[in-house]
Amino acid sequence: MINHIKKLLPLDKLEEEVLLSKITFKKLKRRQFLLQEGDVCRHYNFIVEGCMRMYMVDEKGTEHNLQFGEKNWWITDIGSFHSDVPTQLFIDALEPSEVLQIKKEDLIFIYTHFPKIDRYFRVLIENAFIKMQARVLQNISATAEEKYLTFLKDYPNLSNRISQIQIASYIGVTPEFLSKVRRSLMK
Amino acid sequence: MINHIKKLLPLDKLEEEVLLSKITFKKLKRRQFLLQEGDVCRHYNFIVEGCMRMYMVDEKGTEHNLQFGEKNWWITDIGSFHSDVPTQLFIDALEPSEVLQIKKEDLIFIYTHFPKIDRYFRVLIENAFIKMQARVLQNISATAEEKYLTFLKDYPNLSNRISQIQIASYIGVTPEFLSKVRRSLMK
DNA sequence: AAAAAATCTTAACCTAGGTTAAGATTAATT
DNA sequence: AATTAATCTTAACCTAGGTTAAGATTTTTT
Repeated sequence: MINHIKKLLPLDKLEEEVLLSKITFKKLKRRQFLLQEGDVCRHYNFIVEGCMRMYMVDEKGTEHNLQFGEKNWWITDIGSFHSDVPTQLFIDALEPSEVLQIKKEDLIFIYTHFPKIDRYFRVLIENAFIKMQARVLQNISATAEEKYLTFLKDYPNLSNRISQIQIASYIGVTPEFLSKVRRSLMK
Repeated sequence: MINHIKKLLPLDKLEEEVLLSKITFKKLKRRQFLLQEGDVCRHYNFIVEGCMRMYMVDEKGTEHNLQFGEKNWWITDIGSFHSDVPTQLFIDALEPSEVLQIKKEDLIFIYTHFPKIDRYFRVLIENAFIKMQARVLQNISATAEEKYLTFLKDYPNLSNRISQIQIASYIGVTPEFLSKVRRSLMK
């Protein structure tokens, strides 16, 4: 994580030490939950190994993937985290995974004492926002085929690791229809 | 704008003065553009009067509304603004409008010298991100009727002021189909 | 106040994508 | 290695939402 942050901005020894001291490590088996509906999201989670997803389950029991995450990605329900409100989301591991966690009070401590790290997290959110915005545009304007091709382009690593069921759920179609789309792309 | 910011956090005289000194005022007629495809978005825009929208135009010429804004809302293509990259978006006025603008270098100056205002803009983005996330979830999981009802609930003021064409474009259906939805809701 | 432009509705017909279900393939678990 | 469970595909049929076009209504502009 430290190395990842250092790519965006160099940290001095003190900043590095403080960050390290506030981090806890967690190992997750395949399918194990990091967050479940009704929980309050208490941590920012940084994935160091594996692959995870964040999703919602509707009244019919269908899962809808909001986000994936792999090595060097953050995965957190920011809404629940900041408002201390129970989440409607789940986060679980698609593969055996390892995450680093920072608690809210520690994060706020770091924000107030280390402006450089504060800036790092701001840029993080700005980028996440820009991506979400692009995704909304796709959602309201593109066909399933276009959405699928965009997914392959944006997440080439992920698309080999995760099942089509997960991809279908992310772009908002059924796995059966995604299968049709893929066939028509092949010929 | 100052009053709006003050609701979220009290400003002292100096902060208020600096903000005021960096702001420029702009009046827009109905349908006038604040940003067009190909421009680099150079300002954060705060709406003091009127109603605006930000949208994309696809190859077929169809408009897709990404965001509306009314009094006390910010409307800006953050992606283009931060990367100095030409935008693919348009911002124009749905009603005669008035906006306050802050240039990028001034915003950065304020960020670095006034942590309180810096925090205000961070919260702004965090909230915008959370809303976008909720919208993606709706997009991939809900029917047109559900999306329409959510829009009415989330933006009760806007839904009386703007045309159904605009609402349809925001939720990602044709105006004709939105008309069907409304009829079936009325009975 | 009149003319022009934009909006809203309706209806007939079309299509992208959903549903159900079954079989084939692959991956996970014992 | 065998069993179980999950994934992927296919196909027949269904439905939410799109398309085209025309008329009625409302809003803007002159």
